[in-house]
Amino acid sequence: MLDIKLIRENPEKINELLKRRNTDLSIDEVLELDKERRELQAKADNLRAERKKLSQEVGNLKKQGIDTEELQAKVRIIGEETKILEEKETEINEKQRYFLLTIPNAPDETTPIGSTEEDNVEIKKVGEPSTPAFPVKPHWEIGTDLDILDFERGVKLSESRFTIYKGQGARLERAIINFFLDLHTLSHGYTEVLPPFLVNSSAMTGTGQLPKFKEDMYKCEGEDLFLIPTAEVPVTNIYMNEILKEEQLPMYMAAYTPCFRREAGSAGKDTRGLIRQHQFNKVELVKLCTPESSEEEHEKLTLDAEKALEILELPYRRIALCSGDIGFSAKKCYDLEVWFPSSGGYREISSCSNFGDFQARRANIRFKSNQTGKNEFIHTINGSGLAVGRTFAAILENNQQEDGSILIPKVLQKYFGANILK
RNA sequence: GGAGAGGUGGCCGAGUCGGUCGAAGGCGGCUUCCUGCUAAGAAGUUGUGUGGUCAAAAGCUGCACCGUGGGUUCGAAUCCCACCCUCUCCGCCA
Repeated sequence: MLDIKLIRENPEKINELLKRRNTDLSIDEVLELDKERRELQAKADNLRAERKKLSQEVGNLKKQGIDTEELQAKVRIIGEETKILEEKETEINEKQRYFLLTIPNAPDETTPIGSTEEDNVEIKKVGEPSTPAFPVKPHWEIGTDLDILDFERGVKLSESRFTIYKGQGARLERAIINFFLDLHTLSHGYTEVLPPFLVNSSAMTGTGQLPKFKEDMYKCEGEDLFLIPTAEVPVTNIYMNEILKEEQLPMYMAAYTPCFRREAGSAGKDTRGLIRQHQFNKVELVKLCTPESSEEEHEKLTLDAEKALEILELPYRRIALCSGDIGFSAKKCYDLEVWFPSSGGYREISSCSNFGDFQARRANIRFKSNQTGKNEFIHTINGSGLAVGRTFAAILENNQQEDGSILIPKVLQKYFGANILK
């Protein structure tokens, strides 16, 4: 959520930044609403003040035994007027809040300006894409041939985009999860968190999934509970409605969770394999920090995610998403993309975003600044460290041998219990 | 799920028959004073949000906030209703 005061004071600036998202939304309407809101509040405040004063007088007079019928009648009328104004006030407040909740974050000045993914900027490329001498198979063929993935029966249990991992496949998935968690907690200083996988609408609103993206999520019937689309939601919202001490920051948290996404609007895309599932595993990195440090913390978090790819020896590149391609809540975002030999291209495996105070304002997470003594909104950052299913797929494809077996990356061997999967 | 108890400021805890209560008291925090240091002591101060004033900050000032949302009333932390949460007991259960 953008700061209404900031919008009020720098409307041109905010409008200009939002335009970079390649949408035609304007803040003019919210500005007008804000003006109306403040006028209404002033009126209602005055009426309330008068009612308060007069009803106190009623009390005083009654104590003295003086008849107050007339005065009471007068206050009753003021009360009725107040009630009407208060109803309007509530309505306009809710309207403004809803409006603000549907406006995306303003892109950072350093976010490249552009409209589509074509305009994203490659920052670096690490590792050489492998060029096997034999014909490479896509991971779904490898997985089926090795009998470690069962796509057809997954569909039987649920629907399309649900898959069963079995035998060594299930074990490899688990090995990857454990490696990621150990890497980030033991080497990068993150605290492991195992949060609820179902969260309420407040949490979903805090990180920006609600109110705009309802259709992307699974909801429990008759209850205010949603399956999390990412650990970002429960973990970022842990400190919802709290005021932290500056000494508690920065806070680093790493969480493994399954993620559930309806993928509405992705029909026909990535229909084969593990790339786009309704349920997938992910280890997420979340940071809460001060405004001054968020830029640096974002860079560091991205490096932490890259480290995982480097240790697994998977070729990848980092791209900076352009203003038209960054997510709703982000002001700056790097994507990490891993090499897939079967398609001869890079696919997203991590998305590392800086949200500034956008989520903190929604979730009302603040800290008491030692410098000013005031309560300020924190900054939030998160990134996948990494998506587990896509890592699984990338290992299958990049490490496949001519005989159909898979070389297990060195670092995973102790977790997996073997150096080859066949 | 059933029965009972309860939800007040950073924490503990008062709030009488509804009336000047943003809320006594204590603890903690901060500031100052005092005592070789420390400890102890004295005084003062100490919530959040949103408006107004101001170039801005400070200051001053209005309004709101006693789990959440409604209601009754001239007036609600106090009364009524619904919901949420916590605790105890019972039931169920990994």
